[in-house]
Amino acid sequence: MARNHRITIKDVAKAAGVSTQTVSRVLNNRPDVSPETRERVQEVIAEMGYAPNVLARSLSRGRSNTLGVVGFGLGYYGSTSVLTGIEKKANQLGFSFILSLLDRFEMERVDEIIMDLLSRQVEGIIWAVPGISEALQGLPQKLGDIPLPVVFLNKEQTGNDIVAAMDNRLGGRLATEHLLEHNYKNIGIITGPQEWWEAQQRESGWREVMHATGVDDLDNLKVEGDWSAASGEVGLHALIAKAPQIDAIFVCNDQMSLGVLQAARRIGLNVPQDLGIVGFDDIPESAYFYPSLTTVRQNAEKLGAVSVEQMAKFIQAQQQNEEFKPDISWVKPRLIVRKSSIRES
Amino acid sequence: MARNHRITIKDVAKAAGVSTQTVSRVLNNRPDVSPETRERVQEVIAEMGYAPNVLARSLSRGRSNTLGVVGFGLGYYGSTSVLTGIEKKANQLGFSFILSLLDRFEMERVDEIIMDLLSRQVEGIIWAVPGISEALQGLPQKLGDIPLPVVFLNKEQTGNDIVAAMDNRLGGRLATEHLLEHNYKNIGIITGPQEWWEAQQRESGWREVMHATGVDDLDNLKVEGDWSAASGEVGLHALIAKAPQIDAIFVCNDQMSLGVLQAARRIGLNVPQDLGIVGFDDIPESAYFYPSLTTVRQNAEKLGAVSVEQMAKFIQAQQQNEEFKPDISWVKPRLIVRKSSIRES
DNA sequence: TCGCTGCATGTTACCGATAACGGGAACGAT
DNA sequence: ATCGTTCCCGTTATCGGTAACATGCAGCGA
Repeated sequence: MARNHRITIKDVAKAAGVSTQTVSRVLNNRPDVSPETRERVQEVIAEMGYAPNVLARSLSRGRSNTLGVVGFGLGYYGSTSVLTGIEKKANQLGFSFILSLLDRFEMERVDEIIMDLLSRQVEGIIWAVPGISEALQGLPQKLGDIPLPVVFLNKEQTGNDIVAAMDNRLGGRLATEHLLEHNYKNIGIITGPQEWWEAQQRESGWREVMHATGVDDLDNLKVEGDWSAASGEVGLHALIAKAPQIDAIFVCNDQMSLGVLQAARRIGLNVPQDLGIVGFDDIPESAYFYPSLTTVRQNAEKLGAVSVEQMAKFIQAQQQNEEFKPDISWVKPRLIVRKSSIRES
Repeated sequence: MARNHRITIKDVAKAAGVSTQTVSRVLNNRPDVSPETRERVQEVIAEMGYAPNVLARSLSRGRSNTLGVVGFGLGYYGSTSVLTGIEKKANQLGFSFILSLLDRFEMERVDEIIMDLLSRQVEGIIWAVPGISEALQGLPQKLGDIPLPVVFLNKEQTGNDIVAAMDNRLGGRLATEHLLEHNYKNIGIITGPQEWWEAQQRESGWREVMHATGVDDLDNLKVEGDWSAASGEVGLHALIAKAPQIDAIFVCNDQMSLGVLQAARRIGLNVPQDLGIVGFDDIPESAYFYPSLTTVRQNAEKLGAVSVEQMAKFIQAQQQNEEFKPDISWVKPRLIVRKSSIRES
């Protein structure tokens, strides 16, 4: 419970017998301070435990070094990994960030959040909300109206958007090709909610590969889930009812895969003998599912890091009035092979 | 890409033909503004899309309405739930927060983080780092030296600390009592890392109940894990080697439980017939483990919310120069009964 | 000796808001 | 008519920094 009055640059200046400007020069490592003065000031700073007021500095410099991050809950493994990546990279680049969590798609709430971020003088917004659904029609335009750079995560790149995305389509291809290579023929899919771009992309990777094998009626091999284990369970039953011939499923995340494994066991289907399963995400648990789960590992932490890097580059270019061509940066997933997709011989 | 120059209170004042002070009054809902003027100013604000500069406001008012939250990675279900709770409650009470993630216990990094938070003029710090271990000796004192309120999560309450904690000891009791009630006799435990207060508390709940049954040599029934599924697997083998008589285990989190279930299956132990299992956390997956997992559900989101409430109360008391007695607020867990602990008759 | 240059430092203004204070207009009371 | 209130609104100072400019002084060459 030290003194209530926080120490300011003036206190330091007085104690060191110099002007505040000189202290400011020392703080910012400017060259035009004599070595002796610099040292003395630094001593005083250390002694008094002075820490400059970042708010005042931001106000004066016109730069807040703060980003806004808008996410959609923290319920998914992917979300938290992305956030971790953002935190680390932001920290590394000298940014801090304000986290806003959306828990439903409501334009009103979005307005609120954006206003709030603008108030706090963020220098850019990282939009980590999945699935720009119909509920958010007009959002990109609204974000475009803001005099601020926005980096989108996992979104279609249109116009001048800056996007960082996981190559979910590639992931879908990897999963499907793997199953084909291991002698599964009729590969169904349990997708995520259709509004999610991630879900669409994973599915389209599967479609691409399946088309190439000559199968045409793909809709008949598809069921939509909601990412939950429960929906995986329901999905398996639905899929078998629809297409009894299936002998493998690309399940679009690991939690649904868990539901599928559970349901398969109940109805006496042996995985991987009767049914091959490949998941998506590689959550820490999936190596311990029974059987252990073959899955597409996405390095979401990297994705978060990339988004911050893009933002930093854009801001820098903007300041130096340089050109910055908006682009999409892809992060590539890879397949982790375990037991759920390899028949024992 | 609208105008580069952000709109300030001066622009609004000019456009509305009043002084900045009047605009300020309207912004802060002060009474001494005539209805007509108020309305006119509000119209201009809406028209121009003006949002006040929170940094400037904080500087002037001497209040930042910002909290610092220090966490330890986001790898655990508990951590993210706590964070979600913090975000929601903070938002609700008009606070925003700066998130700093510690990923190792290093005093130097702690110093850095605290300096950074002080620089940003946070009004308080929520310390959500588990297990004040030896590596952090002296930390509470250091935090006590800061002229700022600190709310600790899941820590022993000593001195003037404000603490919000999950009643892990109660959780341990619930788990152990449940197993005893279902005719398991020799109940072992796989704990978390001993430096974690959570782990200690869960274990001590188990000890309490076991002591009451007259078992004395409890150390022989105990193995330490590291929260990972892998350590659960190893733990089961170690425990059986040490104490072949065990017929049930209180596994101190759900991920380790998963490892235990997997390992039990491998060595032909039937859960729950031969071995009863109760976990801790109730992660979304645990209902889909095989068999589904009986576990202690902790409402970590609530815990996060409580910590913010405590902080808000303290800050308010401090401002009004009122008394605030530091205390510990407990959040109670409850048992979720599933199949891993109920023998079929 | 007189500028001139360059370094080290101080002064002033300003960032965008709010607090504290001041002052005019309208109105009722004396 | 004068004075005191109340209501509304403007002016000024200030929060804690930084940018831009000003200044003092030493060293130097002419």
